[in-house]
Amino acid sequence: MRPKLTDVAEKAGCSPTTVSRVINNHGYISQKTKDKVFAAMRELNYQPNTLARSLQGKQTKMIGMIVPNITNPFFAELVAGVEQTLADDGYRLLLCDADRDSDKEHRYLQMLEANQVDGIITGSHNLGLEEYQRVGLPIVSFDRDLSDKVPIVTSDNYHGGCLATQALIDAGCQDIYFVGNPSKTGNPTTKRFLGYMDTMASAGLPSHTARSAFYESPLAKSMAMRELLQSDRKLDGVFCSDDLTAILLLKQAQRLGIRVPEDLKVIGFDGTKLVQTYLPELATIVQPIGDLAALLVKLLYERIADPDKHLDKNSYVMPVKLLRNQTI
Amino acid sequence: MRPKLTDVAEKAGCSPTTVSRVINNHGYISQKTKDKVFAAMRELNYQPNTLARSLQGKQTKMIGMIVPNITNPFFAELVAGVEQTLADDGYRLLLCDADRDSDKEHRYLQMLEANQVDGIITGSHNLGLEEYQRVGLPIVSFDRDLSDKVPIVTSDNYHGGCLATQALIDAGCQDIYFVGNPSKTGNPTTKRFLGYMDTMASAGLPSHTARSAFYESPLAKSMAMRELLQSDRKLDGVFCSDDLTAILLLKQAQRLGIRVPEDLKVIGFDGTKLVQTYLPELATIVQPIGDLAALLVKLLYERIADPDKHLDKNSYVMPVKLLRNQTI
DNA sequence: TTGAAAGCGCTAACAT
DNA sequence: ATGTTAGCGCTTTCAA
Repeated sequence: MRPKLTDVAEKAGCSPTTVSRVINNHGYISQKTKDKVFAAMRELNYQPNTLARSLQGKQTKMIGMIVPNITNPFFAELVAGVEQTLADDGYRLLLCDADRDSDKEHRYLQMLEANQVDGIITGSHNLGLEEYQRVGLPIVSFDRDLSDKVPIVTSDNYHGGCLATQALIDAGCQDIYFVGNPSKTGNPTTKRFLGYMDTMASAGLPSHTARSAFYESPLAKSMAMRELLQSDRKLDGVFCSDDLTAILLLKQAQRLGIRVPEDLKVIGFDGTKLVQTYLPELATIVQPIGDLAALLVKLLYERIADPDKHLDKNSYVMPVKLLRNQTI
Repeated sequence: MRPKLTDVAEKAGCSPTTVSRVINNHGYISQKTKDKVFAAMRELNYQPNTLARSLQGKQTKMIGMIVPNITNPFFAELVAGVEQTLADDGYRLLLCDADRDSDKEHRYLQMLEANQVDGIITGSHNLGLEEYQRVGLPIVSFDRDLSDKVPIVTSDNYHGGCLATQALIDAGCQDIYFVGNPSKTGNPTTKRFLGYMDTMASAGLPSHTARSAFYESPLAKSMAMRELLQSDRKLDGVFCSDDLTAILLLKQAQRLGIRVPEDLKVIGFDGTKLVQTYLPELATIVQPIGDLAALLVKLLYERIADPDKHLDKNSYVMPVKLLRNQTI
């Protein structure tokens, strides 16, 4: 049987209260008893039971994080960043892979509530605002506006879209396509798309979108891109809404014998360490994933410390960086 | 304030016990009271407090998973698989990214214990057996022998090594290198290496290893591989201990104008969905990640159900598959 | 500086 | 079929 507080008290020859005080470093205790208690704790290999502790209304030191898909390198790196920050502060991470499934996301939210997590970071957005409001927990959102009560952290997607497009224009492209799915309102891609549109307009260039079926499987995406490249439409530059899509495009171009960057210039978006390392030639817009993670956590801590504090600022937009590379 | 059991009881006009019984569907209760209780629960939007529940010695329905690095697509996919299986059974996943840091892994183990998780899946192996034994929790291990008390799940790394090597031989290679770090005993790479060695010996071919600095950064790896390719050593085939390493090798080969597969054939190991999708030309040995995840969870459930049950089998080796592709 | 007692929200005997 | 009571392991008044 695991030793408990009373066992330590008995061994140290004092009351449970005293042991509790020592553990929490709370109130006045003589150095002598402190030592005795620590000795007893060590001897019994005592570990406080977090459950019992949290039951008193204390924090559980657990944070729930909901992501659409941990298998996507971007979210893997975001989770890694969050996890690392949390671990440093003694928090644990409950990972929820919502898998683009709103039912699952809904169940997760319930679970997290039942589990009494101290707060939630959500990067998945299948659910409406109401669901999140109903949960009376501190929440911080990544990339999506939930309400003015919920801080939102995001990269500067609009500016990223501008940067990417301008980079293609500067490289001499005339017929530039946007590849992605800008239609679903409220998602970050839309902002990237707007940046593209505005930049094209400023340059006096016509904009083109290849949006078909981009929420579909990579295979479907590949097919769509192949068609795009094979069609008789003129195009010499493509801004992909994310790096993975860009990789598929590069692959299709290669198969069709289209030279990059001579015949076609390509730029992506996200700039994960993984892609930067294993596909270093891809030009992209780099999101500051580590900073995003750190900020998400920091804001959540603030919400936890004071859930009702007025937010002087509800939206945090982090700067992105253009990474010039060979595909451009 | 969140409603509690007694609130529901009051509203339903019955005792807390009855409510508890309804929730847990335990013992005999009339349909009438059941209905009343459910109505009250709904009305108050009642959510049982898992903490209080678990304090009675019930399960926490939380599983801890320790991985070396979630940023590695292999582990991302393994975690995704585990998470999915667990979620289906109402379990939550506490993710621990040990980051090749044995101190951190040690702290994690303590945390998981303090958090009273029902069990642990560990895929990270910085820690010795003792640490894991000390924790009195059901444990299942991925890829590493901890003790005969701990079930271990792994892919057939040895056979994978044989398959990969044989594939290179069949493709006509004579001078085949193994690239990876086989020295650290007990890690899966060693088995892959052994498969390579044995297969080479059987074919009467001499074996070569490029093992320098493979626990280092991708950049260091790249440098090492560049040197290997530039040296005057003859080589026409390389078996990389994992896909990511293979990608680096391919990149260096490309830069040096070495044609793959004409001048050099390459095969990797792991076969994540990510790499299969975004680098479909890479030949590799595919680990059945989904099956591995499912088995890990299944075995853990068994351990949880009966921690002391004799293990008629302690080691589970899952079959791997050769994926023939253009790099070979 | 320390201890006794009550209670966090729930469940599990033991009654009835 | 339902209620009473005690207690999970800890913290927190309140008292000494």
